[in-house]
Amino acid sequence: MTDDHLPGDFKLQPETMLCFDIYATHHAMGQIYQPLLSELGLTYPQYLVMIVLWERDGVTVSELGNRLELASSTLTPLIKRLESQGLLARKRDPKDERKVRVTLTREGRELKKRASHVPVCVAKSFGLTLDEFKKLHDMLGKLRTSLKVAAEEQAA
Amino acid sequence: MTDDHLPGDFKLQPETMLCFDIYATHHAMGQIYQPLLSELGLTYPQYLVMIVLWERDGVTVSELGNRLELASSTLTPLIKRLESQGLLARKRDPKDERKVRVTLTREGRELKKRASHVPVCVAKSFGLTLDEFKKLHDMLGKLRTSLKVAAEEQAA
DNA sequence: TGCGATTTAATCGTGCACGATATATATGAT
DNA sequence: ATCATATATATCGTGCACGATTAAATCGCA
Repeated sequence: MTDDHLPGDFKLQPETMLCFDIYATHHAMGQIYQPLLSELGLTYPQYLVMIVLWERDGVTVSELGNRLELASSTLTPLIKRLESQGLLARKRDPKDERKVRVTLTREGRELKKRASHVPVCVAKSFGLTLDEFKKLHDMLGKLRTSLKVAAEEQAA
Repeated sequence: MTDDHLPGDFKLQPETMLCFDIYATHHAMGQIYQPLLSELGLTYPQYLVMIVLWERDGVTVSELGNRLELASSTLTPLIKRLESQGLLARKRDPKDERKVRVTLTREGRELKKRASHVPVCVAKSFGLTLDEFKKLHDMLGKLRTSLKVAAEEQAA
């Protein structure tokens, strides 16, 4: 009765767990982003929302949710905080009053320039070659797809 | 003025960002663990603490913090919740009254058996071959090391 | 046309996670 | 022995993140 999903000599410890790699890398990433983004008055999830808006303004809350894989219970207060900072405006779509469209203010658009160094700084911190970067991106994409499929199956 | 850290055609969008891979994979992992662990009355960080204790009982809060890369401001309330569930006990080390040693109760030790299926279920959800698993583990370890070094340099 | 089902946001409660700070204990240099 | 320093844990405030629920608008179809 062999199991081809875990090494035969698998020891249950944080250091051997792939999920802990993800978990701890997520935290380490936060340590890199935090000082860069705090200069701009942003948190990392707020930065992600701004990135989406810089590329495509006027999206709805649910479009943001699909893009960032976040629920409205996370996004609504987050977007309100960005609104109170004057970076964006929220208004109901007149065509469909259920939807809330999020649009950048002038200040929000201008922040894009001030944030342009961030991706470069972060990429340098990775210490990966371009090949490693792409390989890791691919593997994590594949892993994420598998996890979502498995989550669907669990639900049924 | 080439930059060897980002692809030349890099577009700033969540889908192209390695940090977003980590971020979103972290969430997807949570979706897999949550139903498995809620049967045991645990959250994922609580599960990590239990894993450390199952392997080595009586560790201090700061040892847990080093192992899981978490601060006391996160661990103290988390451990107190586990204590109130009757899974562990907290007591000051008589040799050094600053330290708090965390020890399993009988109930905490017995939970280990009831949790033994979790790693297997999770590993299956990954949908990775053993080689991919190891490769990803290695690359994330390397990435994490780079990020920590970079965080050190930022501090200076 | 009208009414049940679906979609879209928002709200609420719980639990991480961090930075800044506080407090108590221990250590070390003089 | 004393006092500055370092260490270990705890506390506080802010902001994610999720599940469960609610409420309003829209859609679909009998």
